Amino acid sequence: MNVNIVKGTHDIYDDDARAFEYIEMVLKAVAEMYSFQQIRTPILEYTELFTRSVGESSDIVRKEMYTFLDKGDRSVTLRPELTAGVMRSIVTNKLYATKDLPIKSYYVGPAFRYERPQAGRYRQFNQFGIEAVGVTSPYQDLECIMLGYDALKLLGFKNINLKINSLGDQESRNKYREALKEYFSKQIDNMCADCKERFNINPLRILDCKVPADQEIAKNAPKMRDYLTPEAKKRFETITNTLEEYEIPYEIDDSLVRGLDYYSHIIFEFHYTTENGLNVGAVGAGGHYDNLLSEIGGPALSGVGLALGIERLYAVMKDDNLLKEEKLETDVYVMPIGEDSIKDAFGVAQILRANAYKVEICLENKSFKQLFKRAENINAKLAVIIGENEIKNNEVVLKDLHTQKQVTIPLKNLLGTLDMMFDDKEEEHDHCSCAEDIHHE
RNA sequence: GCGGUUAUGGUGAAGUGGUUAACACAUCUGGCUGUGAACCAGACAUUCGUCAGUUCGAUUCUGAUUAACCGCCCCA
Repeated sequence: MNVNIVKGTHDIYDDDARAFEYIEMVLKAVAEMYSFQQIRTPILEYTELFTRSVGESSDIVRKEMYTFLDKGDRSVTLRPELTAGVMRSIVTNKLYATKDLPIKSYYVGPAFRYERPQAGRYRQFNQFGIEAVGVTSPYQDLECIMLGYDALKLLGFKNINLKINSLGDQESRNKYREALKEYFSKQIDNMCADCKERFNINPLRILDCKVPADQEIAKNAPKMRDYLTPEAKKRFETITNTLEEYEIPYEIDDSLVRGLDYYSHIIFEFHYTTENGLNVGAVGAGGHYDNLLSEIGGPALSGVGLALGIERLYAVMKDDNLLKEEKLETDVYVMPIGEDSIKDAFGVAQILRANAYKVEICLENKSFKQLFKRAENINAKLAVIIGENEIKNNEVVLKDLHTQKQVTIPLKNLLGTLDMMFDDKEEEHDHCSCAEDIHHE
């Protein structure tokens, strides 16, 4: 009887793992370009953190959390998103007092939601994200959006679909909420069960409903935009105007309300459809928040955050062939010929590794056919062949696996020869440096 | 939580109510124990997701179950 992988989880290995690493590397680099610093918070948090931050009325808290009691009967939860943990960390470590504001943090790591898996959706998935806390300027919101936009562009995306909306401040939202309740109160009896529930908990979410009949009803509902206070409106316009100035295409989506309760003012989602038509939902999303920190016992500081789903990025990038470069590379494959050569070959491999070469070695007596097969599979550039004769003469055979040329050289010259060969290659490589790609366009 | 589709070696997959379950790739052995492809000969599913039922007989039919994929809801 096999032990199965847990539903909705997945193993990532070899080329896929390299692709994930590449994606994360690009995202981290962009975050650092914007002066964010890494933060790593626990995967496990007390359940209360999420009920208070993500919100009791959100679907995440109501039905998607991995929650259980630990041996001390404390309710703990595998984080369904990473923002809450970052906020908790800011409060726990009093970062708002010990650090200059704003606090700018980025994170990468797994999150968990108990949902039905489907395309681009897992129960354990990885998120990259940023949080900027302690600035009220709308330009901080913009910085976040632009960071996300830059990251997607650097990963190779074209035609990014940015959707935005404003939820306004508390005052705007209260007025709007009343208006919505009044509008829907006449028709709520004809609407779906979910909507009836939303009507009481959070009428804004009715706008999100995908039932066609309900969408019809919602179409004529009052618009948030008309209920923004003058200040909230001005804030939103600053953002839209600036996006236009920087020629970042966006679309105002009145039905965009987001499923997390803590947002206010601007909220946004990045969507993308591949050339084959694959769409895995939002690849990234975020928004501004005012009460999140105070809700969990911190000072009343505003912030803005953005999260990107690594699995979703990977899925669409793979579909659009944006990942083909990531192959395993091996500098040298050490081939012992005969059982008695393994000991010496092992020593050679260790010396090369100590000098930072990527080295694989065959530790069994295998035929040339097998040795070269393996060399091909691990994408080795060079082979070092060590047999009885070589050991006797203190030599090794160094073979270029691409040109098939080989030379016999004294063992003591091996490292020097390799250093020369690889120096040449690095110089060649510098001519097409990655820095150019980034500033290109 | 609801709906659809699927389940055959390491992988991709044909196929049938009756004991040879195709083919291809990968792997291994030998031709060729000191040099990569190709070629040739051979090996590789006591078994068709799991459990039950129908049947003389089930991988095939039926039911249940599990899982995966896809969609709804929601979300990254």
